[in-house]
This record gives sequence, C-alpha cells and structure tokens, in this order.
Amino acid sequence: MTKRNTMQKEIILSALCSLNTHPTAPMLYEIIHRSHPTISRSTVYRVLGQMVDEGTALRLGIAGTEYRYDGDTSPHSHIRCRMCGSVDDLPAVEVSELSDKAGYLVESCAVEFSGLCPKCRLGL
Amino acid sequence: MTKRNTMQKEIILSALCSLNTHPTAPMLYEIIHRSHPTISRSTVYRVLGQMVDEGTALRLGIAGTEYRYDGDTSPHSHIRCRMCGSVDDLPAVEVSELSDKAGYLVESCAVEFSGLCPKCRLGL
DNA sequence: TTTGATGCAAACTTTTTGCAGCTAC
DNA sequence: GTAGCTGCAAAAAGTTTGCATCAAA
Repeated sequence: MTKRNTMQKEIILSALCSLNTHPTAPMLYEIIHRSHPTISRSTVYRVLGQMVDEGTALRLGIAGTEYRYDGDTSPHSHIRCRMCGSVDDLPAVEVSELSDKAGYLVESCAVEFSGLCPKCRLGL
Repeated sequence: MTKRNTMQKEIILSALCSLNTHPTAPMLYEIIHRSHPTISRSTVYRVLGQMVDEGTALRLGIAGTEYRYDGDTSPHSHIRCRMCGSVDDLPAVEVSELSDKAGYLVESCAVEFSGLCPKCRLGL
C-alpha cells in the first residue's frame, strides 16, 4: 500500500496547478492528452481522486453534474457563472456556528455564489 | 407554448414536496415508480427541469456528480454528510458584499457545509 | 383540432471497474 | 521480485433527445 511516484502523477498534478479554471476531469484529460497522448482517461480520474484523498487538490462538488478540481488547497470560496459555467475564486468566508445547530461535525464549508460573470453581465 | 396541467406533473410535484430528503432525479423516479409504474424516467427529468425553470423547485448543484431537487423554495442552505451523502436543511445565511469584488452580478448564493451527520458522527 | 406532453428507446456524458501487463522501489 | 500503477475496454450511473403517439384546452 505504499504510494509510488510516477511520470503520470507528476504531469497531471502540474497540469492542474498550472490552471486556474477549476477544470473538470474531462477538461483536464483533454489538455493533458494534447501533449501526452498515451495518458489514459482512467489514470486522470484515479490520480485526481488520489490527490483529493491526500489533500493535494480540492474536489468542488458545486458545479452541477460533474466534479471540478482545484490545485489551490488554501481556504477560499468559488463563484460560478450560470451562463457560461466558468468558476472563479473568492477569498475565504468565515464559517458561522450555524452548522452546530444540525448536530453535524463540520469539516469544511463551500460557498457557491451564482450569477453572471463580468463578460456575460455585459452580453459579450 | 402554453403550459398544460397533467396528472404526471401533479404526481411528481406532490412526491417532491412530501419528501425532505432533497432527492436526486433517479431517487424520485424510483419512489414514484412504485405507485405509478407508467410514469417514465424522461418525464420525471423534464418535469423537474420545468419546475426549476418556473421556480417551483430548487436544483441543488452542490452534492457531487448529480443534481438534487428541493421542493422548499424558501431561502435556506444545506448541509451534506461526506459519508452517507444525506442532505439536510440549514437556516438561510446572509450573503456578504464579498461577491462584488469579482465583478459578478450575484443572483443567488448556496452554502454547502460538509462533514459528518449525527448518525455517522456516532459511528451508527 | 391543435400542439404541448408523454413514453420509449437510444444516445451522450461523466465516472468507475476488471484485468493483464508494466514499473517504481 | 513484489505490489502498486497504468492503459484499455467495458460497464455504470445520470441525463438528454428524437420521434411517434396521446391528450389538455
């Protein structure tokens, strides 16, 4: 059960960290595939899942019917455009004690603001 | 383009409103199917989408790779259990002016707290 | 009668899994 | 050499769509 370092993991991690678009797995696969055609879809999914498990990446479950991944694991929130689907960063928001009211053990908090991004807002 | 009232819409709406589990479309279909085996999957999807469009229901894009629907359209937030996936309600949270910093036109705000629900917290 | 809604099946998208071969350690 | 990792293909899981038929208004 010892983790091994492979070329694929290195490529996938650096590709994710070089982007600030919070890509989905298919988006990331597409980008990686251009320069590394031999890396398979399943490896991208498996490595992303591994990165999430070990805390190297964040899995954003806030974008609808697909996961988006974020190489920036510092505490911050996200804002998504209803029209074009783009996801941007927002500074961290402090979590209130609200959560205790439900009896949950709160481990993390994601805030999703939804609206129009600057481009769509102007009809571009 | 005039909307028509059908038996199916009535059944789907009342099924959604009678639940407080924020079901996914497949979950809702499964429940409806038991008492109304002739209602098709696509009708459930189409009617849910219609209800969201007209504001009768909320589509929660915060639970991973599937949509969850909520018949309660009053302003409130949700809390999801990382372990069993259940989604509960939380009272509404006030949106700060943070969002303006990104240049977005903010239309709505969803807060997702993630952690352990009371059951999982106790290892049940 | 008109045309929006339905049911069915097929297609599509995203993600997971089984398995044989590969390779980091 | 061992066991974790990879690529491929197939399968799952969720959602959408084309089309002939049905039925609300």
